[in-house]
Amino acid sequence: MKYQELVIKKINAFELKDIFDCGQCFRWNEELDGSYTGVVKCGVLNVNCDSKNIYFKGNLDCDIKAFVDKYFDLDRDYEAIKNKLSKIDEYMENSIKYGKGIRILNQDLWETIISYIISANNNIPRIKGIIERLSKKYGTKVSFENEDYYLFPTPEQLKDVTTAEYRSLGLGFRDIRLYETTETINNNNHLLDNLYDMKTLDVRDELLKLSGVGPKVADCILLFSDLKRFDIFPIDVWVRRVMNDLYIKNPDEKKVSNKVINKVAFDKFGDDAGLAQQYLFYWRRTLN
DNA sequence: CTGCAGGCCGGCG
DNA sequence: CGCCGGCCTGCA
Repeated sequence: MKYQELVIKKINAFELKDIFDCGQCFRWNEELDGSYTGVVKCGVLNVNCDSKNIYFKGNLDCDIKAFVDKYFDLDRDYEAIKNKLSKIDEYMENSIKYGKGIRILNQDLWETIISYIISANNNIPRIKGIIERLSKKYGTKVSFENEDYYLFPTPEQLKDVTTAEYRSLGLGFRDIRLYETTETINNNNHLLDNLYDMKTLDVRDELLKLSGVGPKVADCILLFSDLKRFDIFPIDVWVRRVMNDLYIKNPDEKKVSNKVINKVAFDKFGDDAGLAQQYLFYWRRTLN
């Protein structure tokens, strides 16, 4: 681990609150100075912004520049996508205005799989708590600015953990899912590596074979991990709600199938459906 | 005390 | 296939 810093010029689609509070990640927290600190695969990172620059500093065992480029999806032209989506209708235009600083993070695949298995039928504060306890108990300690942080445990570090131990950390009925998926991944060394070069729908099929991974969790993994499948449109209760309210308008929301929602999303948003989902979700959820 | 939160799983028709 | 009940846990 090595202390590193990086400053880059401010870009338009980059607001800390939008990025870290739009619901895609669980390990970033706001500091008193308005910056955010997060634990990532290769260490601890802190990010701050002003009108001119974005400031990164961290204790990392990887190159900060290369990591930031990838993690924050800096190669993608969000302005172009926002302009395109804004023209679809005034709903998209408004939701984009609201979440103008959102970027889709490229998070570690293994961590994203386990985190979203934990997210099933759960709420965000509890999800974050479980992940913290899991990391503190089994992950590697990293110090940064006189504080201790814990990396997300590797598959190897979870190899011998029992369902009872998971239960004691508050996993509830997800204990067996975590146990089984960890076992599956530990028994197939290249299972995750092989996903990167596969076609999206084939990756989805593979993810669905994992214990605790259903359609919604699979889609979140595809979009929010470094698999970076940008056209995937995860449907949770909020997305269902906003899509029905705006476009489908079925008086009985429960009767709308995910298939219908997906088709509407694909027809309207095409390859940018994933980002469109984030704008709509963030907008609908925070404004309730 | 019930309801519910970013679903999944298994059994059934 | 699609539908439905049950499910750990913590907080309102």
